[in-house]
Amino acid sequence: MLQVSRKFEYGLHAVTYMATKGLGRVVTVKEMADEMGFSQEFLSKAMQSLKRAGIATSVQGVNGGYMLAKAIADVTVADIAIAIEGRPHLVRCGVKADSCEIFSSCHHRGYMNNLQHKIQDLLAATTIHSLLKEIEP
Amino acid sequence: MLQVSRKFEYGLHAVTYMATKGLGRVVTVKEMADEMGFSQEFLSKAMQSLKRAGIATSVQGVNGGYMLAKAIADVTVADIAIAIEGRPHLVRCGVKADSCEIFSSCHHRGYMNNLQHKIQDLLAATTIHSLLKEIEP
DNA sequence: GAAAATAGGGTTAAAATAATCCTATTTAAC
DNA sequence: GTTAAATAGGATTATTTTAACCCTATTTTC
Repeated sequence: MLQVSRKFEYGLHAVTYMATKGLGRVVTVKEMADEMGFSQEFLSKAMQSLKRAGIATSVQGVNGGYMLAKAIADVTVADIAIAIEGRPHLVRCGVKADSCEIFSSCHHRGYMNNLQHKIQDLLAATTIHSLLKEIEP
Repeated sequence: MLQVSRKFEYGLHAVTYMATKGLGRVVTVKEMADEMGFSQEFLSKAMQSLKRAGIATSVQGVNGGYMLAKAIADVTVADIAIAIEGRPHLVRCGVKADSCEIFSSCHHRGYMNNLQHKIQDLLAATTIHSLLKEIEP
């Protein structure tokens, strides 16, 4: 219950990896996968998601790779989560209401939605910049 | 990502159901499963977890069933989550450290643990009493 | 043109979750 | 005392989700 997906972990690690390499530096999926022991292909999917979300840019071809598209003070953990997993839904009825027999009389949908927003706020409160600062002051 | 399990949903619904029936009233799994459209056997597992955690008590035999063991002001959503899912681990390395190749050099374990505690605090901040008050003031 | 990289669709494998099956035990009612 | 209704819980199966892998296309440098 309430565990982050591996794809999100890959994406977050990739972003902090790129951040430590500097904004200009182009890094390849292979380099990151080797360095961190991740599946190259699966990390590649995560990178594609980060690109679509505008968090990373890519260069194709030989010497190509990915780099950060923004300053790390402008990217939050929530941005990465949404890029990779889409908007979170703490409860099933947030995805498909018809999956629930008691939807109309449900007692805690409101509370759950509220909770979800609070969790989202927690994620949005941390930028990659502050995350890295926390680590090596 | 970050979705609550059905077993937890069952458990939380069961507790609010029992709460609305009053502290003394014994309710059967069958009654609750029928009422809410849940799998009787699976709800039964959730109830057993709630019992082990001291949130509910049970009476066996004919006319038996479950009832709340505590005042609803003394039971939080976190209590129910822990009863049913055990202590949460937002990241895999919180469960088994050897599942991660970069454990020793990991950049965000600290942050993740911290986040997990904050989420836990959010759950602990809502008692069943306050949850019900929120619903029908 | 070859090689190294991203892009992405599609399939398979593995893991986690949910449901079901089955048997035992308890207890009230008859 | 036998039966029926309930919890208790182990074991198995089914379903769903997640992760990994396969394969082909495209881009770009050398």
